[in-house]
Amino acid sequence: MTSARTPVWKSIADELRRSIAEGHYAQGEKLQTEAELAKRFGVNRHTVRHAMSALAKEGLVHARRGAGVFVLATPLDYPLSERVRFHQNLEAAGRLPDKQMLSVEVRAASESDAQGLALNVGGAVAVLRSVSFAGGTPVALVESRFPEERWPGLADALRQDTSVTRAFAVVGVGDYTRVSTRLTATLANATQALRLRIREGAPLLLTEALSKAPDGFPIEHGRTWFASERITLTLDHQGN
Amino acid sequence: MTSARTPVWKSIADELRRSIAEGHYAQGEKLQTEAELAKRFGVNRHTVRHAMSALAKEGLVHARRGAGVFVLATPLDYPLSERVRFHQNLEAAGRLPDKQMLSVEVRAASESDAQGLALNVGGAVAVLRSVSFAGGTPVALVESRFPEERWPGLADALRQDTSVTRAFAVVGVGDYTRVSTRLTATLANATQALRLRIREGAPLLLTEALSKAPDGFPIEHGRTWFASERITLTLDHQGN
DNA sequence: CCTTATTTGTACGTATGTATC
DNA sequence: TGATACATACGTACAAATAAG
Repeated sequence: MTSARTPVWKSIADELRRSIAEGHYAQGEKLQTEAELAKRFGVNRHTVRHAMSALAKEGLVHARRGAGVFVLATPLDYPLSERVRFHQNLEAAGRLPDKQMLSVEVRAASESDAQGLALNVGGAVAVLRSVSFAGGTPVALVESRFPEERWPGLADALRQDTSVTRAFAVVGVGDYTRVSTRLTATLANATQALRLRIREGAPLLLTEALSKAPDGFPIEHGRTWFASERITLTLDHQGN
Repeated sequence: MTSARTPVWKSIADELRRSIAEGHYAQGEKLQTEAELAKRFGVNRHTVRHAMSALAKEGLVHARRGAGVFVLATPLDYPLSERVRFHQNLEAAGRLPDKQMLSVEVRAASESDAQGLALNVGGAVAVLRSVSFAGGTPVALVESRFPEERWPGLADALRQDTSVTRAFAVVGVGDYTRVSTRLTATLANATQALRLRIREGAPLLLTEALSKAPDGFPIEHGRTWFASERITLTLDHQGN
C-alpha cells in the first residue's frame, strides 16, 4: 500500500527538477527517454509524461517529437534580467552574438519585395535566414532581403561571411543606415516554434526594418522575430 | 510539450506554397534542395520530404530523382490579406487620440510600485486606466502609475482632465521626459480581449515606459498594451 | 565513355504526441 | 493508472538517377 499522499508524477517531477537544478544536465542536453524513465521509476510512460508536462510548463525542458526531451536552461545559468538594448539591435539587427546562418537564397522579387527594395517585379532578390542565440538559447529568427539585382554578388558575399556589414563592403557598400523600424506582435507558427524552442502560439515580437545605402537606395529589408519570453527590447531615450 | 497543434511538415508545406504563389519561382524553376530546406527550417530531411509530398500531390511541384524538385504551376489566386493598419509614432504611446478614461484609483505602493517610482512601500500611488481609440476602434489599453505621495492632488487632477500633461501642470510639473521604454509581446487575456474587441490569445505589443520630471524624480510608470492586429509602432531614425 | 559529386528515393530503427479502451 | 495503436518526427545508411567534368 503506497499511501501516496503526493501524486507519483509530482514526486518524479520534483526529482527531475532537482537533478536539473543541481546541474547534472548541460544546456540543450537530452534527458533519458520517457521509456527509460518509466522503467527507472517503475511506472507507466504516461506518469513520466505527466511529470515532463509539468517541467515543460515551468520552462525547464522542451520536448521535441521524435527527438527527445531537452534541458532548456538551468535556472541559475539563465538570468531573467538578461536584456538586449534596443538601439544596439537597431545598429546590428540580426547580429546578436552567436548567429547561425540557415540559408541564402536568390529568387525573383514579388510585388512586396519590389516595393520594399525599389526593384522591378521579377528582379533578383537575395534572402538570408539565420537564428540568433544568446547564451546557447535561441532568441530570434532573422529573415533579411537584399536587392541582388542592384548589387550583384551580394548573395555570394553573404554566403561567405557571417557579417552582413562585411558582405556589404565586398560589393562596395561601405556604409548604410537604418531608416525605419516597425514593431508588431505575432504568434509563433509551428516552424518558428521549433526553431526557437517555444510552443506554437507563443508571443513573438516582430521588428521590420529598412536600411539604405549612402546613395539612398534601400539595401536591406529585414524582419526579426524575437522570442518574447526570452528577450526584452529596451529603448534608451537619453543620449541615443 | 511542443503542443504540436499543427504538424511541422504542414507548416513547411504552407510556407513553400505561399512562396510559390507569391511568384518567387518561375515555372520549371528548381526549388532549394531538400537538404537546404531541412537546414533552413531546422528539421530532418524526411520532414521536408513529407511537405514536398503534399505539394506534389497538389500538383504544385514535381521531383526528379538526382536533379531536384521543380515548380510545375504558379497559382495566382493567393489571397494577400492586406490588413488596414494604423501607423503611430512610438513617442505617442499612451497618448493616442480619443482616450477613454476607465478609472483613477489611489492605493498603497507595492514593492514594484515603490521601486519603479522611487517611493517607500505603502506610499500613495495613483493608478490611471484608460482605453485609446483610433477611428472609433480600440487600439490600446493603458495602465499608468503615478507617485501621488510626491505630487499630492495628482489623482484628482487626472480625474478631471483627460490630458495627463495638463494634469501634471496642475500639480506644478510643467515638463517631463521619457527615460526608457521596454518592449515585449504577450497574449491577450479575457478582459483585455473584451476591451480591445479582439479574441483571447491574440498577440499584444506591450510597452513599459518610465518618465521623469525635471527634478529627476520618476513621475509616470506606464504600461500600454497595443492590439497588434490594429496598430504598428514605427521608429523613425531620421531626426531622433 | 568514365568518374565524381549531387540529389532524390527507399529502408529500418527509435522516440515523442495523441487518442482510445 | 496501464496497455495499445497510430501519426509525427528524427537519425542513419545506402541505392538510384542526374549533372558536370
